[in-house]
Amino acid sequence: MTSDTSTDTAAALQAWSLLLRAHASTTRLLSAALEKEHGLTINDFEVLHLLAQAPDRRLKRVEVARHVMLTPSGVTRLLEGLERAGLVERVACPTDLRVAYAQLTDAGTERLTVASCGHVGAIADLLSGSLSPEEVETLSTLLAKLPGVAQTPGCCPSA
Amino acid sequence: MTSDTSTDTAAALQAWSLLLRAHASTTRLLSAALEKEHGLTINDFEVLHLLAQAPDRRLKRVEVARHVMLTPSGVTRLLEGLERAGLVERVACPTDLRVAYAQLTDAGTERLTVASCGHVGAIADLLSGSLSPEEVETLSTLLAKLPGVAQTPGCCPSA
DNA sequence: AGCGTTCAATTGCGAACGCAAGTATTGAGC
DNA sequence: GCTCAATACTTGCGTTCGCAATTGAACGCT
Repeated sequence: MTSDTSTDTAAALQAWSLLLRAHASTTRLLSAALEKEHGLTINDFEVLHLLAQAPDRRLKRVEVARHVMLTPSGVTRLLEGLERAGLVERVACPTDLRVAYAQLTDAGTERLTVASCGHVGAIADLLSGSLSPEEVETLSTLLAKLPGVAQTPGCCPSA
Repeated sequence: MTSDTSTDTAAALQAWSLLLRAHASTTRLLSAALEKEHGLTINDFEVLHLLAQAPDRRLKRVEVARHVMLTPSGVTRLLEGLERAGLVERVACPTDLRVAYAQLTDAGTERLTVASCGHVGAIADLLSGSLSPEEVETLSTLLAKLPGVAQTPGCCPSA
């Protein structure tokens, strides 16, 4: 009978606060290293990583936005930076003039590879250092249940 | 035998990505409402809430920083805003001229009370709508294990 | 064909915040 | 008592990013 409303509310408050703290803490840790060693922000890396796994190493900007949880304007500016750095190219879509693809360049691929070593390791260390593999899985499962977080892997299959 | 290194790394990557997404998603959701209805940012609320529970409804700025995971400069500017709004007062410490307390005013207390209704409800809804009470507990437990996240309840007891 | 709606993307604006440097205060070692 | 290191806090500067408004393209309806 843990279904006491006020207890649940307090627990929710606690969880929320911890989520904020966890994000701030981990973000700062990982961000500092990544930025210093490779000149990339966390979101830069996340986008590069995302593009590398995409079909032709390219994605619509809207899809990038959805995955990294940025607004359209955020994506525009993030990609602006990556384009300036030559890591990503802007490619027009022949069938729909509204869309502009973000296309990972060879330089971008290489840069990602280089940065991955350290960054992925840092992430793995951070989590494995505190949580067991099972706990990591559980954490993923729980976070994915929050509204708007699900990865939507087969959400927009064909058209 | 789930202890395959590369599997673990992939799982860690996934969890990290989900943490980023969860933060972005929930933050935007809650922030929009809180800001529109009460003119407070999430961190504003968090600080008000923290001060309300503190001994004399006041805390050293350093301690505020530790709890909300802001750098000193962040705290200065956040409190600047709350002071301008009359929700918090700056109180000098008689025994150590370096420290300035953040003291919650009556107006601040009231504002917090008013804002709490909606905001705490929104948080509870957000979590309870997606997770069971047990899952919320588990989430808290896991997040708290991450480096630098622990609440340090009895960390600086007396002096 | 013409028209309103929806969608992709960009831009102006402003807010939040970290980092690095600077100031003031305290305390420890001599 | 003086000096040096640590501490609490502030300020200048730059970055990231969301929101609102805007442009331009695509699509459905008549």
